[in-house]
Amino acid sequence: MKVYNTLTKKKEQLVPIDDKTVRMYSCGPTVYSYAHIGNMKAFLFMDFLKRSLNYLGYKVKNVMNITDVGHLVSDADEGEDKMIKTAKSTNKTPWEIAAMYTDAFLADIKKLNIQRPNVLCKASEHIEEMLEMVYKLYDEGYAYETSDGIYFDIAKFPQYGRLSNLDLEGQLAGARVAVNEEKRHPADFALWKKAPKEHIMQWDSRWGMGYPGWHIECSAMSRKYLGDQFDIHTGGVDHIPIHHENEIAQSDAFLKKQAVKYWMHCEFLQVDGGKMSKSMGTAYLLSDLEEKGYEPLAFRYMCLNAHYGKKLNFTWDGIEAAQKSLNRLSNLVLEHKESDTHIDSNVIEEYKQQFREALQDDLNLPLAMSTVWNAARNNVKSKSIYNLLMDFDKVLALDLDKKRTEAADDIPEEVTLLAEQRLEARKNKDWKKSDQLRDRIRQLGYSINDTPAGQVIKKG
RNA sequence: GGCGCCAUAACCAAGCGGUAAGGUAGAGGUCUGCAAAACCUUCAUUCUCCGGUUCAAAUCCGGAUGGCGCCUCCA
Repeated sequence: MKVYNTLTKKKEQLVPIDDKTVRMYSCGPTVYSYAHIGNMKAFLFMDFLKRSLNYLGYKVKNVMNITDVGHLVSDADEGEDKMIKTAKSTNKTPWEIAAMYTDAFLADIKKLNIQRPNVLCKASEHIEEMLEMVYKLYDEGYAYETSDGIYFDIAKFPQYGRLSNLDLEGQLAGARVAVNEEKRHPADFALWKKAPKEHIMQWDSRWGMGYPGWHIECSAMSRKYLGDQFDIHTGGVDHIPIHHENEIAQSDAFLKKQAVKYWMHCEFLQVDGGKMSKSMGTAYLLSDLEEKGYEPLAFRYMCLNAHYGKKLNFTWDGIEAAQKSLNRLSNLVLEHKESDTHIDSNVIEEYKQQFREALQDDLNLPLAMSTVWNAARNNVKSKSIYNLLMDFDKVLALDLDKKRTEAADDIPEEVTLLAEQRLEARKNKDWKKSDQLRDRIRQLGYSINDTPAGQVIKKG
């Protein structure tokens, strides 16, 4: 498989360090509010990558962090923080808030058929591992102390800026004035912060009570679970310039060698051609889609239709199209399931080959999807194609053999009653009455379709 | 100001030197009392514009125009 490596700006052949298992780390959610569908796109990317690697025959071990410390400052000296607001208004502790949003996150990824990473680790439970790195970096002169914390000295790490192609000099010229006058360079970043009394989450350290800087958790936990050196690190493009740059600096300085071989980043989800924003109300949640009658898997389908490295434009028309496509695809899959016309095995092999090649080329899922459709639309309806498509579904994870035109199961009695009356009217060929009843049912938010098997009532 | 990405049919979106994948919408058809759903067929001589390289360019180079993102602990 070839993957685009942000570090080298090239597509490279993926060669696992340990030739048996690909070890991969993905930046996870910060659990102080609900994750929106933009966040989900990144987690879907991780899942597509893992499943594709498995499909292509690689073994994979993956780790994801849950960031449950760092944002959890108790006083609002930096303006409005959603976390604090929530904590105050609900009278809960940061720990409780974190637990609540972690649960919500896990429920969401489950709905999206995102496989739970092999290791899901919380920052708050790995303070010791983080301190181990901070101490060593400090002792070896990579970090210095200021009145409010321990900072990494980027001057000691000449490769700083390689990932994001940062020109530190140029950057400096236009940079805003450093807030922290004690920092030697504006880009120096905190490894450890000394905690003010009112900071709720704090731990003991050499420098007294404090809490970890916002980058060290990934370095410490990836090292703990994947070893000093591992293969792939994924995340959103927004993390390239600061978070991942800093991670590289602290990890590589700590190890005296390169920790991560391939850096893979997924582009943002936009809404109506622009930035997704909470203030504009476009930071939709999975539950928003569900409320409008879309399956979470329709969103998964949508993401499958664009390359991970490119921005995807979310629109309501787009999700509608995705849901329809998914419904039709499932229908076709079931058609193949129920038929057993013979088909030349070469045809099957050809599809399989195309699918594999698409995955191998830097996870070109949109291209893979064209093969999926070509196979599904094949005029010959065959069990072999059904098996093939279900094989593809190991990667797609769209539950393709799910019947999506089934009647909804929570039909209100009122609607059921009207439907029965309509059935009666149709028997009597009283079309006028039957159409009126259909209209009323539609007004109640349900659609009714006549099929050879009888009438089917669906929500929406 | 610094860094970067992208411009392909009504919309979403592959292709990245060899003559435009796929999905949605639209159109036509089968089915139906009529619809809907489902299924089938069809749908870009052309890839923002202008130059250049080449036997050959959406694909490479130069320029123009337009859109977007990051530089704020947002994936």
